[in-house]
Amino acid sequence: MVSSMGLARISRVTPAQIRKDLSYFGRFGKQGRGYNVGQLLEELWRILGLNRRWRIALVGVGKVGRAILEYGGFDSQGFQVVQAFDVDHQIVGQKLASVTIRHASELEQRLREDPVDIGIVAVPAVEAQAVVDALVRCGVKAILNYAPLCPRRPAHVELRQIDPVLALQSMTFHLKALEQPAKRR
Amino acid sequence: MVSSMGLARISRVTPAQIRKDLSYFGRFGKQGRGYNVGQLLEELWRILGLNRRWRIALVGVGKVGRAILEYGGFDSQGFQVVQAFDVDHQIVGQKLASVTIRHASELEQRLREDPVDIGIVAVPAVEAQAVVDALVRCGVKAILNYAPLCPRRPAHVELRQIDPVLALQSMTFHLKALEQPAKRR
DNA sequence: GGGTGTGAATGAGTTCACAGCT
DNA sequence: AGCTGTGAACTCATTCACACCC
Repeated sequence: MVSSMGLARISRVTPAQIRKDLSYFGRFGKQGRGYNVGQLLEELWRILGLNRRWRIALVGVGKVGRAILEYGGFDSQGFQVVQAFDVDHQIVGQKLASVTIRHASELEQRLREDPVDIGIVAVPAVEAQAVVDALVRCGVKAILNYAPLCPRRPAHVELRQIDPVLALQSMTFHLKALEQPAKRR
Repeated sequence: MVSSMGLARISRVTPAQIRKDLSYFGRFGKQGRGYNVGQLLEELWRILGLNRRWRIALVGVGKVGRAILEYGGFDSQGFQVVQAFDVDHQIVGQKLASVTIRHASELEQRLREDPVDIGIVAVPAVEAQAVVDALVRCGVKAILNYAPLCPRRPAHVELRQIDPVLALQSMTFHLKALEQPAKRR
């Protein structure tokens, strides 16, 4: 068993926040006792949709795309790359991590025959919007985008960005502040 | 010239938000005219601390670390990797992108001799906390972390996470919601 | 007229605090 | 006694709306 206070210490949020958030989805605790760890974990997995496997299509098998295909960490967490596309004829036809790379021109046809839940975009910035549009047309509901721009998409399509340069740029403001003499806590 | 309305359309926020945010740092606009694009850009660069170069130390030169070293996108944005460390004797001594890889045991000494502003952590999860602690001891003020955990650090040290699996996991909740019949807008 | 900068109004999200269950 | 779940209070952020300037 664990109390909201216990969870709060671990996750560095307030106990009230823990209780409020959990109460949004149900009543998982017992007064006077706290939460059953195993039961809570299972409920959270279910709520977050992590108790099943998700099918992914990768577009762009350059440096980043190849790293994604060869990285074992997705599969073990229930995320399975089942299709991969690129425009480079040199690599089309190659098989990486049990996925055969197809030419991007086949993308829409193949995704209609064999739909996926999530698209990963690892193409140059100039191509990214067109790829996102194509994925959306094929019914993809979530996109993980490595291209350094924020593509337009319908409101119901979830988007997450992976952009290390932007992450660095978002820190320099605070670094600059530290250099000034009047440093506050 | 561009108005807050124009900026709002491009960036998909409200005009009021644009004006409020900019007013926090100064008065960059002219009534009836809007903002001078060039001048505004320069002010924002300065405010964000992007008008100078930042020195970076990379820890962990595995797959991810190597990709970072070989990626040209950092340098062109003013982020220069000037030191790199790993524990693997096979790669210590190698020179990648004009940076010689040093053994991790030399990290603290070398960072004190030749300080950096930012640390990039690309080591396995179990090592990450120790690396972050070492970087903090050397006066690093910002950390970009690729390890899949949230390391503890002093409040004044900025931290950004790059975690594709977490990004995927944070989308599945919404995907699951879409599957249910009662779909709202 | 057109558009900024800003106090006031509104809204979203967090914290408080306590009734009630174990 | 101990701790959850939750309405009420509060805090912080966003939006409104308008005086003022170009």
